[in-house]
Order: sequence, then structure tokens, then C-alpha cells
Amino acid sequence: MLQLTNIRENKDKVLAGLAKRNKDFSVQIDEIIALDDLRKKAQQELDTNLAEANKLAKEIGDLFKQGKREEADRLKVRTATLKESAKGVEITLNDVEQQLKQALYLVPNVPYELVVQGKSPEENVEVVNWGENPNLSESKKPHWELAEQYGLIDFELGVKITGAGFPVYCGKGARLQRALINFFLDEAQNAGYKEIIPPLMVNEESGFGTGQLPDKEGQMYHVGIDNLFLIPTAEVPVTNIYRDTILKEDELPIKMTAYTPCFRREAGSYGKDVRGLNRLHQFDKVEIVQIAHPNMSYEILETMVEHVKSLLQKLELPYRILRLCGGDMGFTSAMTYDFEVFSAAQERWLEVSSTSNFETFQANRLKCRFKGTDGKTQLVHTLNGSALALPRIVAALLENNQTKDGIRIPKALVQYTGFEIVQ
RNA sequence: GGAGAGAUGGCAGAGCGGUUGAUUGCACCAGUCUUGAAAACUGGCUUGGGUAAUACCAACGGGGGUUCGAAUCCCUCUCUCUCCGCCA
Repeated sequence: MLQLTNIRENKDKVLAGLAKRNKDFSVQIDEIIALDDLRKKAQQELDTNLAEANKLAKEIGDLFKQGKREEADRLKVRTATLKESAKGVEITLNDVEQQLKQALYLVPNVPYELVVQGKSPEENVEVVNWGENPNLSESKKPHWELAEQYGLIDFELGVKITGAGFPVYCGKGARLQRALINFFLDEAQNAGYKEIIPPLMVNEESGFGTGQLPDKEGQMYHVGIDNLFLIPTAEVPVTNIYRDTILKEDELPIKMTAYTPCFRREAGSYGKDVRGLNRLHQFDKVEIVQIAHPNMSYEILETMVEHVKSLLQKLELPYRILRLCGGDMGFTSAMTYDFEVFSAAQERWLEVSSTSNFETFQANRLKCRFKGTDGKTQLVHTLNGSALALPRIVAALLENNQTKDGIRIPKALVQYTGFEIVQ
């Protein structure tokens, strides 16, 4: 959620920034400012009304103490009319506040200066391209065939137990999964991130805090009887640790990492996108999250990018990094880097990480602030990134490392898997 | 799931329906003293709205009600604790 003061004071800048998303928000912004004006007016009216009522109440109290009953009763009549009008104003105020909130919910974050305008993924900017694509033989296979051939993942069994998009990992497949999780967590810990094991379900407030609610509830699994949501990413519970919090400046930055399964309904997906491990309803991910000082957040974003890079390099996977254009960026992000690995058998790029700076957009909803050394309180910046999401890493590992003798495990991972090759 | 008790500022803990946004202690910050520190003393120390700055308004778990006036009374929801039941 954008900050009202920012919208009011830097309207042109905000609009120019939002234009990079290839949409015009001037109508919404004007409406927001108009609603805020209304809000202020109503609030003022209510305040003066209440001020008078408070004054009268005090006088009445004094009169009672002095035993001047009749005079007090006369004043009581006046408070009755005040009360009536206050009620009306209060209703308007609540109504306007509600409308203002709704309007604010519909405006996405303002892209950072480095972000280019654009409407589709083609306009994303490639900033890094690392590694060589492997030369695979003509008989190369996609990961879903390899997974079946070596008995690593049973998609059919998942369908039987739960449904499509819930694979069952078996034997070395399961072991590989656990190896990757431990590898990612250890790397994060070595980079100074504190490990968290959060709840896998969150309440409504947390959903609002990180922006999944109100408009993306269709993407989350909802447990109706208790009104809880299965987390679509560890970002939700981990970032919400700092909801309604005022930190001290010297506590920043806060670095956290968490492994969790992630649950996504992925309503509307179809075709080759959902084949095999490409898109799942349940998948594993290690997330890194930072709560940062506003002056430091872009520097920190770069360190997070470096961290993800190092993971992919240790896994010997060729990758590229895209700086997303305005139109392809998520609603809450100010700048996002997507990491993609090349799947040699599918001959397509697979997104394995998305690392973003949300600036104050999430913090504003979370009410996560810090008190500076100057004594002033202001919003923090929040950042997060996948480091990494497992399924597509597994897909790329299987496909890119397939040999006639089996699937080769990258060196860095062998100490975690306990085997060098899957046969 | 059943019965009872409770929820107040960073923490602890007062609070009679009427200068209580809230006594006090601890913690914290600044100053005095000191070569420095500790101790002692003095002052500061919740958040949000609003303003050029004051005024002013709101908030004592959330929501609603009674009253001229509610942290204080009533209803309701949530959560915590104790006991019982069930159970990894």
C-alpha cells in the first residue's frame, strides 16, 4: 500500500513511476486524494464536535459536584444534539475511510528508477547470463520422464492421494529434495540469515500484511472452518513476524531464512506450463527475507542477488538474471530480479527465484517501522527472495545432468545427498 | 470439548464512573557530578489523526451498548492462564 503523504506530496513522480507498469493511474490517484480530503474534513468536523462534548461533560461534572442539578440538566440537553450530529459524521467518516482503503489497495507499488517501462516479459532486461548450456544427446529426455525412469518422483501416486500438482518424492528423489533444502539453508546461514520455522497457516491479518489479501485469496488454499490460509510462500509468515512493530535503527538489517512447503491453487494454469515439476500446488522453497533501513535497501538487494547467484553457480546450473520491466513486475514490488535456469531438455527458461525490494509498500500495511537515532519513526523497507525454489531446480538438474550412465549430482551437493550419481 | 480466572505503556504492576493518556518500579535516552565508569540527582520517555507550529481528537485486547461523562458498568468476539477431558 502506498503512503498517502507520498501520493499527496509527490503526485507527479508517483504517476510517472506507475506509468512504467503500462497503465494510467491518474484517475485512481485523483480519487484517492479527493477521498483523503473528504476524510480530513469529516475528521475535523468530528473532532470539534467531540471537543465541545468533552468540554460540556466536564462542566456538567463540576456542576454536579457543586450541587447545581438544574443547570447541569440544562447542559445535558445540549449534549444530546451534539451526540446526534456526531453520530452522522462518524458514519460518513467510517464510510470514507473504508473507500479510501479500498482505493489504496488497488494501486500497485511505484517501480524504482532502474525499472524500465514495458508490458510483457519480452521487455525484461537481461543483466547477467552465466554458464554454458550442456550438449545433450539426441536422446535427451525431459525431467518427468527421467523422474519416472529412475523412480525419483511419482506424479500418478500424488494424483491418487491428493490430486494433480502434488507429487510424491521417493527414495533418492526424496533424498535429493532434503539435500537441496539443507544445502540452501546452510548457505543462507553462512550468509548471516537467521533460520526460522514458521507456521504453515496464517490468519487473515497476516494475509493483508504482505498483500495476498484482499485480492489474491483465490490463489491460496483456505481452511474455512478456522478461517486460516495455507501459506503460498514463507514470505508471508516470516515478514509478518514484524507486523505492528517499531524497531530500533541499530537492529537493522534483520536477515531471516526459512524453509517451508508452499501451497498455491494456481487457478487458471494449463498446458506445458504445468507439466511435471514446472508448476505445482505444493512445492518446497527456501526463502530469504530482510527488513532494511530505507537508505540501504538497494544495496541489500544486490547482496541478495549475489547470494542467489552463488547458489546456482555451486549447483553448476546455467542461468540468466532479468530485471523485470514495469508491466511484468508483481503488484507489491518496486524492483524485481528473476532468476531463470535453462532447461536443456525442454529448451526453455524456468524461473527459479524472484528477488525483490518492496520498499515501504509492505511495511506500510504491516506497520513495520523503526525509530531513528533522531527519534523519528519511519517505515522500513522489506525485501525477499527465493533461495531457492526446489522443483525447477530439480527439473534442471535432472535434465542438464543426464548421461547415459545416470544423473550426475553436482559436487557441492554430494555431501548432502550421499551419492554422486542417480542410476 | 467443559468449568473458572484474566487481558492496562518496552517489561512489571496500580487504577474510586468525573483534570487518569493513565500512580509506581524496572528498562531506555539526555544532563549534572566524576579523569572515566558506577551510584546518586535532574529531566525526558506510547501510538495514530490533525496543524506552519500550537490547539484539538482518538486509542487501556477487538467490536457494540449504557451514561452528560467509561480503563472503570453491560453484551459479544478473540486470545492467555488454571483445572477437567482427549491426544501426537
